Amino acid sequence: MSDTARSRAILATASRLFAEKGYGNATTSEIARAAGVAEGTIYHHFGSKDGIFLTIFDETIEGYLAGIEELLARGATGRETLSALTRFQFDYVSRHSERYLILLRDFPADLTAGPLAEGSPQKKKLDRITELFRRVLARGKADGTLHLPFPVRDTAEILRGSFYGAIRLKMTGLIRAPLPRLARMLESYWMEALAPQHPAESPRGVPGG
Amino acid sequence: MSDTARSRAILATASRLFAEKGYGNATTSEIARAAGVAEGTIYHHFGSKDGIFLTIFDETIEGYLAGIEELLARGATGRETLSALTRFQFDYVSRHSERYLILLRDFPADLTAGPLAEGSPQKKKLDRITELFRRVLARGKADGTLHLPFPVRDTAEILRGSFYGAIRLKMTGLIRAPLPRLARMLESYWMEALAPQHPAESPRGVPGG
Amino acid sequence: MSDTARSRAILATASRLFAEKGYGNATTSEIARAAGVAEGTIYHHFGSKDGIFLTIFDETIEGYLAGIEELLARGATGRETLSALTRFQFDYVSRHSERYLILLRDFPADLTAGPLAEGSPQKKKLDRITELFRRVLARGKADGTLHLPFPVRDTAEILRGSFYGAIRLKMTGLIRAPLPRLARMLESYWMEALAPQHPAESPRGVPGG
Amino acid sequence: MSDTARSRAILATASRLFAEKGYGNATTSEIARAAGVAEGTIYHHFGSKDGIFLTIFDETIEGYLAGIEELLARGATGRETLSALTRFQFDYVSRHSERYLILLRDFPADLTAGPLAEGSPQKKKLDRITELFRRVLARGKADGTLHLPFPVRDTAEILRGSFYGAIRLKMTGLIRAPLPRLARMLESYWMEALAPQHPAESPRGVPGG
DNA sequence: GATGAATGAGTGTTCATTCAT
DNA sequence: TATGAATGAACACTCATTCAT
Repeated sequence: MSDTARSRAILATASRLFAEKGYGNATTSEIARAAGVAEGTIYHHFGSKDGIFLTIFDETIEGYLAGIEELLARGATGRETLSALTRFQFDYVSRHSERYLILLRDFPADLTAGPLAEGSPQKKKLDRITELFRRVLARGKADGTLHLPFPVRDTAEILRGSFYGAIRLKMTGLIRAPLPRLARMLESYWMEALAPQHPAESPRGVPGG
Repeated sequence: MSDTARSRAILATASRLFAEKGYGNATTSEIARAAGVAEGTIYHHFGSKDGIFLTIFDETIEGYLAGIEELLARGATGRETLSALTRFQFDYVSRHSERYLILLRDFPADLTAGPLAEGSPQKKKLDRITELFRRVLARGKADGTLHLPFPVRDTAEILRGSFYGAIRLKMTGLIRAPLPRLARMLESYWMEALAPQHPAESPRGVPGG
Repeated sequence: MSDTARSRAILATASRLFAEKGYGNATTSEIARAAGVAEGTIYHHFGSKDGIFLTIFDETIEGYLAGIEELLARGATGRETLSALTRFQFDYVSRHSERYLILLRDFPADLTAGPLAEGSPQKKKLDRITELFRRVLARGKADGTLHLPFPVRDTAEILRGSFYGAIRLKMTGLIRAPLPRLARMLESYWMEALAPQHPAESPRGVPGG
Repeated sequence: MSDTARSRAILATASRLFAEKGYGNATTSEIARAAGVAEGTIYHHFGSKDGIFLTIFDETIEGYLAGIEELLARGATGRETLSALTRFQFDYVSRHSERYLILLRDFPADLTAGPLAEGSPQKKKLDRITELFRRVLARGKADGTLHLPFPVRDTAEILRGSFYGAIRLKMTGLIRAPLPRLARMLESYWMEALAPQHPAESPRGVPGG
């Protein structure tokens, strides 16, 4: 429905302006001018300013979800998949940093409606992220390549939170280390944190708890 | 300077309204009415709407920084301090959830000025957080209670990011697990991730605690 | 660009209100209401309240400059052109007294921006007035119909100042004599002041008139 | 009544700020701060912001009127007095340029009340200026040193207008020639314009110069 | 579909003035 | 006298949205 050249131009321009100055500071008239369309055209294609944002949101999230699903489909061990997930996460952010920045920085603070309301399509997509993370961990638990002393779902939530937080702080300038290094470190620390114990070597060792 | 009864009332009311509806959706006239003062009084005390926000920001961050500094001053081992840091972090958030929510959700997306600009007082305070995290880890590295395969500063950044991300996702409703459980899990996983290596090979090693 | 019926209505209404109560005391909402448009429409067409003023300024000055240029184009002697200039000046003021009043009384005291800044379009137009006055005098000097004991440019400046001052005092109620009489007197006195010298030597010379 | 050290400080500070940024753009709180007094003190001494302006107005005008009266009291010829008047006018402006600027630029455009209303003390003082100009010219007419082909009062009005206009244009940057030159030129041209006729009877008479 | 002029409710902010102390 | 915290009525300006063409 929004796949004409015009709507692509609007999305591209809006992404750039949202990233540059923030969703709240970019005006629809500005977007229209920069995209070379009339202001009304935006409303024909997206219905509202939030509509543009949500379209960007959907496209960005969908590519992200699809990427993770593909990882899972490869059928590697849980540990390998977690490793791949980490690398994919940071790779995806790097490749779509403009759009990712918008989502991370301006959502949901600036949105008029409540796209985070229980049952909204956006909320469902965001919940699907946790679900996919959970599946990665569940596989590791099942095949013994990951050790989870806590419920899988809960662990998936903080795993996701640790990626999310590092990236958001990075994108708002509060973290110095470059993204690839963050990726490597997070991968390494999570591998360590979820490493299968050395039952053979120290059968009694029961850290955490 | 802003410690009259009136300015306290403005801060309390603004905190509540910002938390309820978001910084951008709370109006100064609304805050004034709810606080029982004239709108001009807000400007007499805080200069601008952003001024209110930044005052809340400063007070919240200062209590937070002071708490961490106190932890460090206790002189426990790095590992113990990291453990205490985790517990303090989530405890502080719980005790100041309203104000913490404002900071986490609405900053910096909604601010008109640039309080994250290099050199701004706000940026300095936020950078101080990472610095304190770094000191906790550095102590653990020095006393051998923590194993850091990566630079201390970089590790401090992702440690901070993991706390921040979990809490922000929790506060925006994307994480189900209750805060205390998040605290316990993060503590446990970080302890594991930074545990001194191969306790089996050095039988006296007694991780956790 | 601003030549729709709506923008003409805004200009006409604003001119009236500015003249009646002064630029600073006329509000944009009042202008909009009186012009029968929405307040936003003013900003659509003129960008700001100052923008209305500057449009009025430009239109008024342009007609004025064009009138003088036309006088010069007639190719009469300098003396005749000066005489015609005087009459044109007061005639123009009479015919556009409302707008002229606004310019004379409220400019530049009330303007927030600096339209008198060197290099601004307004400053250029105002400087062009002196330049045209200078050309009138220069012609008289060249053809011997005017005697100028001082530099032409400087004389043009006080010639202009004398018109300007008389009209401004008149419009602020500090001068009683009606405009036409001021015109006649200024013409006569300037003719006398710039009369070619030594009428005694050429007994037929009858300056003034 | 307003002759304490504090009220002098307020007047001096206000004069400076009014001259710098215009009456309308200088705030009472700013004046109070710069003068080192509380804002309320301004209202004790001057009753209102306009009150400050009017006090400056009165003091400036009074010195001006007194100067002209003194000129008249010297008992010189009308011609000599006119000459002295011109010199005094520009001299006074130079010596009080800050306060004169305020009056010339910001009055009456920015005043809330109507100090130009018929019967107001300000209007009376301003009318007195014309009256004194009239007396100078009347003396010249009586003693034969000035030739006035038009009513004395009317001539006084445009004489005053020519001074006023030149000075206002100068002070708003629309005239380049320095004040002293303007003084010399205006004196010379008016002398010429009002020169007694009969060039045939006194062939050597070369007024002006 | 595409346009862009028009809308108008809403916003943060200003500032001369007041008055209890 | 002097203070300065408090006031609150205005104000210029914004901008997502609509709709007649």
